[in-house]
Order: sequence, then C-alpha cells, then structure tokens
Amino acid sequence: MGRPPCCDKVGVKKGPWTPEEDLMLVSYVQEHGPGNWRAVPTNTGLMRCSKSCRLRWTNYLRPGIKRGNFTDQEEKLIIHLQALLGNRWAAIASYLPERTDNDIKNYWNTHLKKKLKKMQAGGEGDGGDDGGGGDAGGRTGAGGGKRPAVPKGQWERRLQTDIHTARQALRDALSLEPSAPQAKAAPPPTPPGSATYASSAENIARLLEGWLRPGGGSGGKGPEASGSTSTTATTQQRPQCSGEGAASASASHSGGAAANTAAHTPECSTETSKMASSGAAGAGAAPAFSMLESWLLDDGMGHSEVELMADVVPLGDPSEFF
DNA sequence: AATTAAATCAACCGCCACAAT
DNA sequence: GATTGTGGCGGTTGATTTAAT
Repeated sequence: MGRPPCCDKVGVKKGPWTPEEDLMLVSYVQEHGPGNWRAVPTNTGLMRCSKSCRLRWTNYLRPGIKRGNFTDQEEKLIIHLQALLGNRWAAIASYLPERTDNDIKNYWNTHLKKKLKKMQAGGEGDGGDDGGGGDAGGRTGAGGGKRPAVPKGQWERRLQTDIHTARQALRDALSLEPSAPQAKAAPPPTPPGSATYASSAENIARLLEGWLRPGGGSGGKGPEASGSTSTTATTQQRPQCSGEGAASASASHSGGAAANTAAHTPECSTETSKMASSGAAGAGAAPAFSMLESWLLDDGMGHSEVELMADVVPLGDPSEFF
C-alpha cells in the first residue's frame, strides 16, 4: 500500500545544506536531542523534510564522526564484514563507531568493490564483490531490522554459526599481516593521525568559519570540503547518544528507551552503539578495535553462545545481523 | 591552458519494520 | 486485530572535484 511521502513535496527545500541550516539543526538537536525528527522542521523553521534533517544529522553533524581516509584496519574490517553480512551497512557501521553507514557504503562502492574485483581478476576468490558472502540480494537479509523469513530458532542457530564465522573473519581482518589475501592490493596504510574527527561544536565553528570567510560559505560543499580537510582538530570523542551535554537528553529520544542500555536500545543500536564503543573505550578507532580484539582473542570460549552474544552486543546488536 | 573522463561524496528516493492509535 | 505514521535502511543519483589527455 503506497504510503504518502514523509513530507509535503511543496515548499520543501532540497539539495546541499547551507551552513545556516546546519546551524539551525545543530542548535536544535543540542537543545532537544536527536529524535522526533518530524518536529524538527516545524520547530526550527527549516524548510527541510524530517528525513533530510535526520540524515544530515546522522551522516554529517552528529558528534564523533570520523571523516577522511579509511585506515588499513578499517578497510579490512569492512571487507570482511561485508563478506560476512552483505550490504548491511548499518550493521557494518556499528563495528566502526566513527563511520556512518553512508560513508562506509560510499567507500565500499567507490574503493573496495573495485579493489576486490581487481584482486579477483588477479586470481583471488574472496567471496564475490557485490553482496558477496552475506546476502547478495541486498535487502533480502534482515540487517538493521529486516528479518528473514526464517523461523526464530533457525536464525538463532544461524546467528551462532555466523558469530563463529565473524570471529574468524575479524581475526583475519585485524591481523595486519600481508599474508592476508587483501593485503596484496591494499594501499599504503593511512597514518593514524591523518583521520579527521568532527564534533558538532566543531562543526559549528567550522561552519561559521567557512561561512564568515569571504567566498567561503557557499552551500554545503564549500565549508564541508574545507572542513573535512581542515578539521585537524581530532577532538575528543563524545558519546553520541547520551554524551555531549545537550545531547544527553537524546538518550531517551526514541520513545523513552532506557538510556543506560544504550547498546541495546533500538535507536542506539546503530548510532549509540557506535558511540558506545568509542565513547566507553575512550577515543578513536583504536579502542573500538581493541575491544574487538579482546573479544576475538578471548578464545576461552567458555562462553555459551548466549554469553557470546551478550559480549557482542556492545559492539553492535547481533539482532541486526539477521 | 582547456577539455574530457573518472572518481568521490552528499543527498534523495522508495521500501520496510515497528510503534502508536 | 487493523490501520496509520515515523524512523531507519539500502540503493541510486546528481553535483562537484580531481586526474588525465
């Protein structure tokens, strides 16, 4: 049954966001927290669709987003997770707390896909490039909420086996040894420091800077382009869902989900869990990885699978996978 | 220096799942 | 239990930037 568009097409602005709009959105979210996106356009006066606001926040303005080059480690992780999960970018992104699913998706489509193709042409079989291991159909699986038409017990079992596979894959991904198949074509590793981070506060400053600078603030791209390169700040990470002062209210934005169960909260399963891992662990990708590593290396496996699942949750709700 | 092709990235669109009514 | 609305996700597109000729 066709659903009407989320917002009136009439009078809704489209295209790149201007610094002014970004400011309005950021200040609104700082005040009220993310969520209730439908109310955002009316409350802020933004002539934007609620979806557009959410997207802008999630993919660009949200604190703790890392922009810029993907590290070798991130790249490998993405490759393996993609092979494992298919094109479930949100699920994959939950393992890369500072990357947005859109970013990962773009990176996959522009870089990694080609890279894998090249490698395959070179006589490698790495599970296929597009939707490779997981579900090539794209949305046939149940990433981020799409549930397969599989009885629950069955997908639980599948989950368990896939967790095993995941551990294996992640182990490979995290080992930087060139023996890994992908390493062959891997580009020179990006210096860890080269990554740029963004927080909303900085974004605002950046936006203002670009905005005030003569000839600087031209549409979304202008400040952004300059920003993403000039945001050398590599600021302290801020917990997204509950952290960052004003955004603290946000924890409950999704219908009052318990804030302290961030990683389990549906809303937080994608966004919060991203921050949860980075936020809890400190800053940067390294903590996230070390969590993964410790999880992987904790081969005691005395865990029952259930426990294992519980272990995984902070990194990303496994229920998203199936 | 100018033109064209390729690459990149932000944003939009449509679909789906879930929650609220 | 059925219907409706919202949020979230993945695919795709279009504009912009960069590299090659």
